[in-house]
Amino acid sequence: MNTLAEENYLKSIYHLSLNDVTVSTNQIAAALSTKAASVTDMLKKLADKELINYEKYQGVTLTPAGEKIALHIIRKHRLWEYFLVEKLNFKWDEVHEMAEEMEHISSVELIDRLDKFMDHPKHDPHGDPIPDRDGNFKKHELKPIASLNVNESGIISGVRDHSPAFLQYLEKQQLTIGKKIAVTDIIEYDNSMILQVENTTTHISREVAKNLLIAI
Amino acid sequence: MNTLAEENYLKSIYHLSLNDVTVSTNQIAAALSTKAASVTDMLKKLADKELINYEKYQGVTLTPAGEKIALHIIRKHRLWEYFLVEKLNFKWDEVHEMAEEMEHISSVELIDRLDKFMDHPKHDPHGDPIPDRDGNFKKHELKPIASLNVNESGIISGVRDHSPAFLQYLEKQQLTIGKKIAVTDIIEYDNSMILQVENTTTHISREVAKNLLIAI
DNA sequence: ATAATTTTTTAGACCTGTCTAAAAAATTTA
DNA sequence: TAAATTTTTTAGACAGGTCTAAAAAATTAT
Repeated sequence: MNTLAEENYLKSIYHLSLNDVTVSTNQIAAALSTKAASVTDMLKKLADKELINYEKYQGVTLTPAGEKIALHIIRKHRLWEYFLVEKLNFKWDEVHEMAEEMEHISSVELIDRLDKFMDHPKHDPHGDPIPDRDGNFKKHELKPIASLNVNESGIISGVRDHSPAFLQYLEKQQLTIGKKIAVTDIIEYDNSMILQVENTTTHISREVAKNLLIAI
Repeated sequence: MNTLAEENYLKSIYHLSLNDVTVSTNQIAAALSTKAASVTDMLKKLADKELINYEKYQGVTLTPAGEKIALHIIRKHRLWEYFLVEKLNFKWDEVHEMAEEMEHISSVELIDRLDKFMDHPKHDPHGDPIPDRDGNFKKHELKPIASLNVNESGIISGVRDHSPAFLQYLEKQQLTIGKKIAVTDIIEYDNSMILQVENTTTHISREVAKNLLIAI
């Protein structure tokens, strides 16, 4: 088994790899709120274990073994988030920190039974896909509402910003996963957008429109 | 918050305190599969935090603050065990190791909601009482079946040995929590006992009779 | 293409929790 | 009650993971 620190490094590297093929020491340090020197030390250990490909000064990528571990942790994180929201009635902005701890519970049998108990959910409360026990998931293609033109519409299916503040704002505006939205107008001055959400009309900033995703 | 090691020490000291008022360094070392020297080091740290009363060579007791933490961890352990058995259909001999990890999840709100989700269970799958959020529980008085005479009876309400091997044996003999048993005979030669359990008759050794508990 | 800046690595240190070996205290035995 | 044994503590070391300060490499700017 791997240590808690190793698991967190692998998970961070996986997430950062979605934006950049290769991940830098500083990116990891920022993601984990640690220092570059500490990251270098850990990268050597992960490379020794053949969980990452690491060449001095060249950044890192996950090996297949490292990616498998990362996806297993992400599976656990998202299943526990789903559990917290669907079974214990937490709000979608409250569950991240708890799941950060729960994702390190090691039993594979436990997580498979939890998955079954909840009827094999495909997405967590924020719309992120839940990998199956082999690490497979179909990455639903999403695009920001900001990319829509007037009169175009879509189903809210994910968020780019997972911060409690953003999630609470969306909740208050009824902009939650599964809702159908249509763009009724775009204000030229600041590129803010007027949306039709079910029976109500909402005005969102460009910033929000960039971080709120719909299925393609 | 306390470290994982600190939590495990406090929990062990609590459990050992049920048998002896004062707990020795060696007892703790044995319970945690560690060495006496390591225990001494940790006892100093726990004493500095005023979680235990510690005088060199005199053994330790928990302070009220230490006991509160220990009971909170035990509450979490037993609630998670109940969850694993009642919701995820694990057997009572399979849940201890998983709960050992889950008991360290820190959120108090989580555990209160879990408690509510399961309708505030009073005992875990082995019959041990679940403390409430303030650490209170009524310790049901139990006695071993070995203390019964012929023709006396009782309801199985707990076990003294929590090992998977013992629990599996009990399961196979239908000697599970809640079952009513009556002593029909005691074999003088080895003090083994013949029990009536619902419609069947079972023969148990003295050893088993000492570790299987009924409500007084 | 050289200088300035940024990023990354190395070196050395510290903290937590563990260990072994040896010393000190307590307990048991004779 | 003195000797033998057991228990506990101290001393010193080590591994994991982190840090700061300084050196080395890479990148950017002039």
